Amino acid sequence: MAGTTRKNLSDLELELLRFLAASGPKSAREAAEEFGEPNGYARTTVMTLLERLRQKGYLNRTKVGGVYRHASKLSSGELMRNVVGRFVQRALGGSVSPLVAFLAENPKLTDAEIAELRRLVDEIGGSK
Amino acid sequence: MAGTTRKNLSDLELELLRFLAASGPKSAREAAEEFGEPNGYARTTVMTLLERLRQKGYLNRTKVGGVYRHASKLSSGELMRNVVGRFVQRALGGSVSPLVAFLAENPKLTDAEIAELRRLVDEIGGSK
DNA sequence: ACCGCTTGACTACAACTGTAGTATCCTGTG
DNA sequence: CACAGGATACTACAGTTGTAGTCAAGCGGT
Repeated sequence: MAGTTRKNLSDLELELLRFLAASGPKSAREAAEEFGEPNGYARTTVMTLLERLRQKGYLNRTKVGGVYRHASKLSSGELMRNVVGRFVQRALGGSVSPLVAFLAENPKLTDAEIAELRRLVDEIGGSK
Repeated sequence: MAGTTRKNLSDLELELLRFLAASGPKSAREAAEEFGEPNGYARTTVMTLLERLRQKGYLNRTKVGGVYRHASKLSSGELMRNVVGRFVQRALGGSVSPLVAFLAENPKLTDAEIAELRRLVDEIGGSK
Protein backbone atom coordinates (compact mmCIF):
# COMPACT_ATOMS: atom_id res chain seq x y z
CA MET A 1 0.00 0.00 0.00
CA ALA A 2 1.18 3.45 -0.74
CA GLY A 3 1.67 5.03 2.67
CA THR A 4 -1.86 5.99 3.49
CA THR A 5 -1.00 6.10 7.15
CA ARG A 6 0.50 9.51 7.43
CA LYS A 7 0.45 11.38 10.65
CA ASN A 8 -2.62 12.97 12.05
CA LEU A 9 -3.72 16.33 10.89
CA SER A 10 -5.07 18.93 13.21
CA ASP A 11 -8.18 20.82 12.25
CA LEU A 12 -6.35 23.86 11.05
CA GLU A 13 -3.71 21.89 9.24
CA LEU A 14 -6.42 20.01 7.44
CA GLU A 15 -8.18 23.18 6.49
CA LEU A 16 -5.07 24.54 4.89
CA LEU A 17 -4.29 21.27 3.21
CA ARG A 18 -7.77 21.13 1.78
CA PHE A 19 -7.20 24.57 0.41
CA LEU A 20 -3.93 23.54 -1.18
CA ALA A 21 -5.32 20.35 -2.59
CA ALA A 22 -8.23 22.23 -4.05
CA SER A 23 -6.44 25.23 -5.42
CA GLY A 24 -3.14 23.77 -6.51
CA PRO A 25 0.43 24.54 -5.43
CA LYS A 26 1.01 27.81 -3.69
CA SER A 27 3.95 29.75 -2.42
CA ALA A 28 3.87 30.64 1.24
CA ARG A 29 3.04 34.12 0.19
CA GLU A 30 0.06 33.07 -1.83
CA ALA A 31 -1.16 30.70 0.83
CA ALA A 32 -0.95 33.45 3.39
CA GLU A 33 -2.84 35.84 1.19
CA GLU A 34 -5.44 33.49 -0.14
CA PHE A 35 -6.00 31.31 2.88
CA GLY A 36 -4.53 33.05 5.89
CA GLU A 37 -5.71 36.58 5.45
CA PRO A 38 -9.35 35.82 4.68
CA ASN A 39 -9.41 33.58 7.71
CA GLY A 40 -7.61 35.92 10.02
CA TYR A 41 -4.29 34.14 10.35
CA ALA A 42 -0.94 35.88 10.35
CA ARG A 43 1.54 35.13 7.62
CA THR A 44 3.84 33.35 10.03
CA THR A 45 1.00 31.22 11.25
CA VAL A 46 0.40 29.98 7.76
CA MET A 47 4.10 29.30 7.36
CA THR A 48 4.17 27.32 10.55
CA LEU A 49 1.26 25.27 9.31
CA LEU A 50 2.91 24.70 5.95
CA GLU A 51 6.05 23.52 7.66
CA ARG A 52 4.15 21.19 9.95
CA LEU A 53 2.24 19.77 7.04
CA ARG A 54 5.47 19.24 5.21
CA GLN A 55 7.07 17.51 8.16
CA LYS A 56 4.06 15.28 8.46
CA GLY A 57 4.58 14.26 4.89
CA TYR A 58 1.55 15.82 3.28
CA LEU A 59 3.28 18.38 1.13
CA ASN A 60 5.82 18.50 -1.62
CA ARG A 61 7.98 21.55 -1.59
CA THR A 62 10.04 22.71 -4.54
CA LYS A 63 11.99 25.85 -4.95
CA VAL A 64 10.92 27.71 -8.04
CA GLY A 65 12.69 30.95 -8.78
CA GLY A 66 14.03 31.29 -5.26
CA VAL A 67 10.66 30.69 -3.68
CA TYR A 68 9.19 27.50 -2.33
CA ARG A 69 6.05 26.17 -3.82
CA HIS A 70 3.92 23.84 -1.70
CA ALA A 71 1.73 21.19 -3.21
CA SER A 72 -0.46 18.64 -1.54
CA LYS A 73 0.71 15.12 -2.27
CA LEU A 74 -2.87 13.96 -2.26
CA SER A 75 -5.55 15.15 -4.59
CA SER A 76 -8.57 16.76 -3.10
CA GLY A 77 -10.55 13.60 -3.54
CA GLU A 78 -7.91 11.33 -2.09
CA LEU A 79 -7.55 13.62 0.85
CA MET A 80 -11.24 13.62 1.57
CA ARG A 81 -11.49 9.88 1.31
CA ASN A 82 -8.58 9.60 3.64
CA VAL A 83 -10.02 11.99 6.14
CA VAL A 84 -13.43 10.44 6.16
CA GLY A 85 -11.95 6.98 6.47
CA ARG A 86 -9.82 8.00 9.37
CA PHE A 87 -12.76 9.67 11.02
CA VAL A 88 -14.90 6.60 10.65
CA GLN A 89 -12.19 4.57 12.32
CA ARG A 90 -11.17 6.89 15.09
CA ALA A 91 -14.40 8.58 15.98
CA LEU A 92 -17.05 6.11 14.99
CA GLY A 93 -15.18 2.97 15.83
CA GLY A 94 -15.38 1.78 12.25
CA SER A 95 -19.10 1.92 11.86
CA VAL A 96 -20.60 3.85 8.99
CA SER A 97 -24.12 3.78 10.35
CA PRO A 98 -23.77 7.21 11.89
CA LEU A 99 -22.90 8.56 8.47
CA VAL A 100 -25.96 7.04 6.96
CA ALA A 101 -28.07 8.27 9.83
CA PHE A 102 -26.62 11.71 9.48
CA LEU A 103 -27.38 11.88 5.81
CA ALA A 104 -30.84 10.57 6.41
CA GLU A 105 -31.65 13.22 8.98
CA ASN A 106 -29.82 16.04 7.40
CA PRO A 107 -31.02 16.04 3.88
CA LYS A 108 -29.25 19.14 2.72
CA LEU A 109 -28.06 17.20 -0.23
CA THR A 110 -27.34 18.64 -3.60
CA ASP A 111 -28.85 17.08 -6.67
CA ALA A 112 -25.49 15.62 -7.55
CA GLU A 113 -25.20 14.00 -4.15
CA ILE A 114 -28.65 12.61 -4.35
CA ALA A 115 -27.89 11.20 -7.75
CA GLU A 116 -24.71 9.70 -6.36
CA LEU A 117 -26.59 8.07 -3.52
CA ARG A 118 -29.24 6.80 -5.85
CA ARG A 119 -26.56 5.33 -8.05
CA LEU A 120 -24.97 3.75 -5.01
CA VAL A 121 -28.18 2.25 -3.81
CA ASP A 122 -29.08 0.99 -7.27
CA GLU A 123 -25.66 -0.48 -7.73
CA ILE A 124 -25.71 -2.32 -4.48
CA GLY A 125 -29.29 -3.35 -4.85
CA GLY A 126 -28.70 -4.44 -8.42
CA SER A 127 -25.55 -6.46 -7.94
CA LYS A 128 -27.00 -8.25 -5.00
CA MET B 1 -32.02 24.01 20.63
CA ALA B 2 -30.60 22.51 23.76
CA GLY B 3 -26.92 23.42 24.02
CA THR B 4 -25.48 21.37 21.24
CA THR B 5 -22.29 23.36 21.29
CA ARG B 6 -20.36 21.70 24.02
CA LYS B 7 -16.62 21.70 24.08
CA ASN B 8 -14.55 19.60 21.81
CA LEU B 9 -13.82 16.03 22.61
CA SER B 10 -10.46 14.46 22.07
CA ASP B 11 -10.29 11.07 20.41
CA LEU B 12 -9.88 9.17 23.61
CA GLU B 13 -12.48 11.14 25.43
CA LEU B 14 -14.90 10.44 22.66
CA GLU B 15 -14.13 6.76 22.72
CA LEU B 16 -14.90 6.57 26.39
CA LEU B 17 -18.01 8.67 26.01
CA ARG B 18 -19.25 6.43 23.25
CA PHE B 19 -18.74 3.53 25.55
CA LEU B 20 -20.70 5.20 28.32
CA ALA B 21 -23.48 6.30 26.02
CA ALA B 22 -23.75 2.81 24.63
CA SER B 23 -23.49 0.84 27.81
CA GLY B 24 -25.24 3.07 30.30
CA PRO B 25 -24.02 4.72 33.50
CA LYS B 26 -20.90 3.31 35.05
CA SER B 27 -18.91 3.85 38.18
CA ALA B 28 -15.29 4.76 37.68
CA ARG B 29 -14.44 1.27 38.71
CA GLU B 30 -16.64 -0.29 36.10
CA ALA B 31 -15.49 2.08 33.41
CA ALA B 32 -11.90 1.23 34.22
CA GLU B 33 -12.59 -2.48 34.10
CA GLU B 34 -14.84 -2.55 31.09
CA PHE B 35 -13.28 0.15 29.00
CA GLY B 36 -9.84 0.90 30.37
CA GLU B 37 -8.45 -2.53 30.97
CA PRO B 38 -9.38 -4.09 27.64
CA ASN B 39 -7.85 -1.09 25.94
CA GLY B 40 -4.75 -0.95 28.03
CA TYR B 41 -5.42 2.15 30.07
CA ALA B 42 -4.67 2.49 33.75
CA ARG B 43 -7.48 3.13 36.18
CA THR B 44 -6.29 6.61 36.89
CA THR B 45 -6.22 7.36 33.19
CA VAL B 46 -9.86 6.44 32.90
CA MET B 47 -10.65 8.56 35.91
CA THR B 48 -8.86 11.51 34.40
CA LEU B 49 -10.87 11.07 31.24
CA LEU B 50 -14.10 10.84 33.17
CA GLU B 51 -13.29 14.00 35.01
CA ARG B 52 -12.40 15.84 31.82
CA LEU B 53 -15.59 14.68 30.19
CA ARG B 54 -17.52 15.86 33.18
CA GLN B 55 -15.85 19.24 33.15
CA LYS B 56 -16.61 19.58 29.49
CA GLY B 57 -20.23 19.03 30.28
CA TYR B 58 -20.79 15.65 28.69
CA LEU B 59 -21.44 13.63 31.81
CA ASN B 60 -23.84 13.59 34.69
CA ARG B 61 -22.36 12.36 37.90
CA THR B 62 -24.38 11.22 40.87
CA LYS B 63 -23.21 9.65 44.04
CA VAL B 64 -24.91 6.35 44.63
CA GLY B 65 -23.96 4.44 47.74
CA GLY B 66 -20.78 6.37 48.28
CA VAL B 67 -19.66 5.91 44.71
CA TYR B 68 -20.05 8.16 41.72
CA ARG B 69 -21.95 7.00 38.75
CA HIS B 70 -21.21 8.62 35.40
CA ALA B 71 -23.78 8.86 32.67
CA SER B 72 -23.55 10.44 29.27
CA LYS B 73 -25.94 13.33 28.91
CA LEU B 74 -26.44 12.45 25.29
CA SER B 75 -27.81 9.21 24.02
CA SER B 76 -25.66 7.17 21.74
CA GLY B 77 -27.58 8.35 18.74
CA GLU B 78 -27.50 11.99 19.70
CA LEU B 79 -23.82 11.75 20.35
CA MET B 80 -23.12 10.24 16.97
CA ARG B 81 -25.20 12.81 15.17
CA ASN B 82 -23.40 15.48 17.05
CA VAL B 83 -20.02 14.08 16.26
CA VAL B 84 -20.70 13.56 12.61
CA GLY B 85 -22.17 17.02 12.32
CA ARG B 86 -19.18 18.57 13.93
CA PHE B 87 -16.88 16.60 11.73
CA VAL B 88 -18.69 17.70 8.60
CA GLN B 89 -18.28 21.28 9.69
CA ARG B 90 -14.74 21.23 10.95
CA ALA B 91 -13.08 18.78 8.67
CA LEU B 92 -15.13 18.90 5.52
CA GLY B 93 -15.99 22.55 5.56
CA GLY B 94 -19.68 21.78 5.73
CA SER B 95 -19.89 19.69 2.62
CA VAL B 96 -21.39 16.24 2.84
CA SER B 97 -20.20 15.15 -0.57
CA PRO B 98 -17.17 13.39 0.87
CA LEU B 99 -19.47 11.32 3.02
CA VAL B 100 -21.50 10.30 0.04
CA ALA B 101 -18.35 9.58 -1.93
CA PHE B 102 -16.97 7.55 0.92
CA LEU B 103 -20.08 5.46 1.18
CA ALA B 104 -20.13 5.02 -2.54
CA GLU B 105 -16.58 3.75 -2.67
CA ASN B 106 -16.59 1.85 0.51
CA PRO B 107 -19.67 -0.22 0.32
CA LYS B 108 -19.22 -2.21 3.46
CA LEU B 109 -22.75 -1.43 4.30
CA THR B 110 -25.02 -3.62 6.30
CA ASP B 111 -28.42 -4.49 4.97
CA ALA B 112 -29.98 -2.13 7.45
CA GLU B 113 -27.79 0.69 6.27
CA ILE B 114 -28.56 -0.01 2.67
CA ALA B 115 -32.25 -0.05 3.47
CA GLU B 116 -31.85 3.24 5.27
CA LEU B 117 -30.13 4.78 2.30
CA ARG B 118 -32.70 3.44 -0.05
CA ARG B 119 -35.41 4.89 2.12
CA LEU B 120 -33.57 8.20 2.13
CA VAL B 121 -33.20 8.26 -1.60
CA ASP B 122 -36.80 7.28 -2.16
CA GLU B 123 -38.02 9.86 0.25
CA ILE B 124 -36.09 12.62 -1.35
CA GLY B 125 -36.86 11.43 -4.81
CA GLY B 126 -40.51 11.13 -3.93
CA SER B 127 -41.01 14.52 -2.40
CA LYS B 128 -39.34 16.17 -5.32
C1' DA C 1 28.99 47.35 -1.94
C1' DC C 2 24.80 48.66 0.89
C1' DC C 3 19.94 48.62 1.74
C1' DG C 4 15.37 47.49 2.03
C1' DC C 5 12.01 44.06 1.08
C1' DT C 6 10.60 39.30 0.59
C1' DT C 7 11.22 34.62 2.31
C1' DG C 8 12.03 31.36 5.25
C1' DA C 9 14.06 29.45 9.86
C1' DC C 10 14.08 29.44 14.62
C1' DT C 11 11.80 30.45 18.96
C1' DA C 12 7.78 30.99 22.13
C1' DC C 13 4.09 29.92 24.79
C1' DA C 14 -0.42 28.60 26.61
C1' DA C 15 -4.12 25.15 26.13
C1' DC C 16 -5.30 20.59 25.29
C1' DT C 17 -4.20 15.38 25.21
C1' DG C 18 -2.51 10.98 26.47
C1' DT C 19 -0.94 8.83 30.20
C1' DA C 20 -0.43 7.98 34.83
C1' DG C 21 1.62 8.37 39.85
C1' DT C 22 0.66 9.79 44.53
C1' DA C 23 -1.93 11.58 48.12
C1' DT C 24 -6.17 11.89 50.52
C1' DC C 25 -10.65 10.85 52.02
C1' DC C 26 -14.64 7.92 53.20
C1' DT C 27 -16.81 3.79 54.82
C1' DG C 28 -17.46 -0.45 56.74
C1' DT C 29 -15.25 -3.71 60.11
C1' DG C 30 -13.43 -5.28 64.17
C1' DC D 1 -12.70 4.45 67.45
C1' DA D 2 -8.70 3.07 64.50
C1' DC D 3 -7.44 0.93 60.33
C1' DA D 4 -7.58 -1.30 55.66
C1' DG D 5 -9.19 -0.69 51.16
C1' DG D 6 -11.48 1.20 47.74
C1' DA D 7 -12.83 5.70 45.62
C1' DT D 8 -11.67 10.27 44.42
C1' DA D 9 -8.68 14.25 43.93
C1' DC D 10 -4.36 16.53 43.07
C1' DT D 11 -0.15 16.67 40.51
C1' DA D 12 2.96 15.69 36.56
C1' DC D 13 4.92 15.68 32.32
C1' DA D 14 5.91 15.26 27.42
C1' DG D 15 3.83 15.91 22.83
C1' DT D 16 0.50 18.48 19.78
C1' DT D 17 -1.99 22.51 18.27
C1' DG D 18 -3.17 27.31 17.62
C1' DT D 19 -1.05 31.37 17.18
C1' DA D 20 2.54 34.30 16.18
C1' DG D 21 7.04 37.12 16.91
C1' DT D 22 11.86 37.75 15.72
C1' DC D 23 15.92 36.95 13.33
C1' DA D 24 18.60 35.92 9.39
C1' DA D 25 19.54 35.13 4.58
C1' DG D 26 19.03 36.25 -0.21
C1' DC D 27 17.99 39.28 -4.19
C1' DG D 28 17.07 43.30 -6.78
C1' DG D 29 18.02 48.06 -7.30
C1' DT D 30 21.18 52.28 -6.95
